[in-house]
Amino acid sequence: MRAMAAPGLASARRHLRNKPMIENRPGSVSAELIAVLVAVTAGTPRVLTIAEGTSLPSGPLSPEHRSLQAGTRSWVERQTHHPLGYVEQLYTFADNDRNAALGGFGRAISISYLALTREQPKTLDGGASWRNWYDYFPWEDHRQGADLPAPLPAALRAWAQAGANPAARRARKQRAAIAFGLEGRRWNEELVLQRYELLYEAGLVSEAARDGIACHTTPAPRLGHAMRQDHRRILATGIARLRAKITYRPVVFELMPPSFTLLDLQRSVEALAGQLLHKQNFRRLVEQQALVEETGQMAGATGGRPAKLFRFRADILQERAYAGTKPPLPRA
Amino acid sequence: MRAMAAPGLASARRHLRNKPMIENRPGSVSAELIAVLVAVTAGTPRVLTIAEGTSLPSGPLSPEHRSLQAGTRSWVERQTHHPLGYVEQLYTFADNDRNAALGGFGRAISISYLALTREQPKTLDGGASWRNWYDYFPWEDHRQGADLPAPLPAALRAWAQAGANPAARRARKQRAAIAFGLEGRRWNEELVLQRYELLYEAGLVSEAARDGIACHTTPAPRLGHAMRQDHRRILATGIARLRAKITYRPVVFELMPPSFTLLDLQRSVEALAGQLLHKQNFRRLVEQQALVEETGQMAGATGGRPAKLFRFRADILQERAYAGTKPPLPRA
DNA sequence: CCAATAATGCTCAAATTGAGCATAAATAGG
DNA sequence: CCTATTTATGCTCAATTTGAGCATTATTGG
Repeated sequence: MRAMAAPGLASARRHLRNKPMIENRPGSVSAELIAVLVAVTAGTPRVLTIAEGTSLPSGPLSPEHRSLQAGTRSWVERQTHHPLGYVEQLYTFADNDRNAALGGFGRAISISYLALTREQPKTLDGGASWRNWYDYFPWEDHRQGADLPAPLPAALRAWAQAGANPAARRARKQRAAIAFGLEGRRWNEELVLQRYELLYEAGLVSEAARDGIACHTTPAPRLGHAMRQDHRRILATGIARLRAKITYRPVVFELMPPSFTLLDLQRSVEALAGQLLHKQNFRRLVEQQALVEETGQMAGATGGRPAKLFRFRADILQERAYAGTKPPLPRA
Repeated sequence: MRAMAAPGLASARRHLRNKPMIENRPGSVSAELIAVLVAVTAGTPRVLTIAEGTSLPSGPLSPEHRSLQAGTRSWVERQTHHPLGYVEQLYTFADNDRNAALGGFGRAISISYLALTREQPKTLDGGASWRNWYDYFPWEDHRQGADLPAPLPAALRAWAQAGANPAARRARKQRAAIAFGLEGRRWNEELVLQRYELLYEAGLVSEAARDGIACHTTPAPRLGHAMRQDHRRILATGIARLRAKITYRPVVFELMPPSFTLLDLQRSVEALAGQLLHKQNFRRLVEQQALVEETGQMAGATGGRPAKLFRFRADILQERAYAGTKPPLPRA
């Protein structure tokens, strides 16, 4: 049996629920850690996958880990053979769907983490690979033109029309418009999860078909590459978090090499955001925030006037990582 | 029993594909749900506690719950006898400290949630009570003057001076300055967790003494009321999240009665933020965002010119809850 | 030398923010 | 009734931030 952690707490709980806690041994569950490990290489945002790109890497929670974050950090580092700059908890899932998938053994809890790193060529074990995250979310890349993938607009309309009653139809239409920036609204790059969930509900991604959700377009579009279980949803959560984070905390730096040009930096931010930025304003922001300093060297010619190389200012970064900063600027 | 500690990617993949998951039962753990349940009553932000205010309410994760969030919602609703407007996951903890405290039964995972509601007088079971959250964080309330509690400034200096070497001392000094808005910096009301963690490390809260952390001030200040385990840290996480959230999402409304004056609304936001707002600007913002509409009625006299009563616009709220909004305005 | 590609410096208008002034409408106390 | 007090509410203004563009400079490849 389980020793009581805090007797006072237990009795209070008895007050609250009229049942002794000890009989209610908090459900024995199994726990795994799932990582969304991100790098940006050559202007492409990439995520580490296993199983031919159909799963995110995951590992069991083990008792020797000091904490969940330490556990994630340690097994990801062992697998990729280089240190993670940044690790942040994303979300904890424990739906009964998962439970069913486990054959009724017990509830499975998945604790997901976002981690940032730089891609290193040869360090991966077999089966693991870096994938362009837009393979999974083609509708999220607006760097070349803001057009949605072809079947989407019509499919969204069909979904909205399939609402049970006029109010539901209106609500669906509005929801699609907000999520996808339709009807004159502007695209909000942070709504990654909302968009994926909408597409799932509308039956427009393979996972929905797998889970028996209907689609009102024929042939049913199957947008983006699918993943097992709910890994694509977790990836969407990670992308959304990262897109939000770069606007107020200087996390891009975790993804950059030691020295880089301002355009390199801009391309990386654009890769993550899926949107182009106004070059001069981007520079103004970066310099005004004093996040970088010149190395004194110039970049090897890249087809135009040579650019200065910069590095991060460790002192400022530390401060900003702690207290936040100001956002960059969207634009086409 | 438990499977491997940190599988290589290849084996992780096997784990996911080739073997039935059931054999690889990732570490068996016990899971509990902890709630930070917040209400604002008469200009005071309150949190629901049990055990004489020393614990947050918590309940075991139970198999009948459809999801973690549904589980939290259902047991909190059963205890408080009224529906939660808003529930959001905060953080998942599983430190080995907890493990030890549980007598080695196995790792305990705590999944914490933030929930918003309105306080209702008579619905609590014995042992539970609403507490002013500033009882736990007196340094967080800047509504009357921006002065920190008396022993704080000197204690922070002492902590900084106790750094092992000049670099450490400088880093500590800067960290304290950022967290507490010293040396001409401005107070950032969202750094609730950072401040609590700093005070813990500096030995200035009772939990630190309990956990054997030294303090460099005598007599050691014991700022704010203590809580069991790491509940005060969880509460700090909840407050920080809520303070951040109100600046870009209209969650205050979950805390308000059906109709209210603009000053009521402002007082509630101020209670959460721990800072006073500029009245005219607050109104400008609220009205410009079209979050509320007049009910046509006036408030019962409160000592001055009668104020119009407002209610929320459900349509707008829904949209903003989904896509976000603009921030309000700090000021003294 | 010319075209193409980047880097970099500068300007400008619109929108947002922070702060204050002034007035109106009530109540409480004499 | 008059006055001080308290709140509501309308309006202005300057500083800053944001979004967008123009112009110039430095290279490379014909």
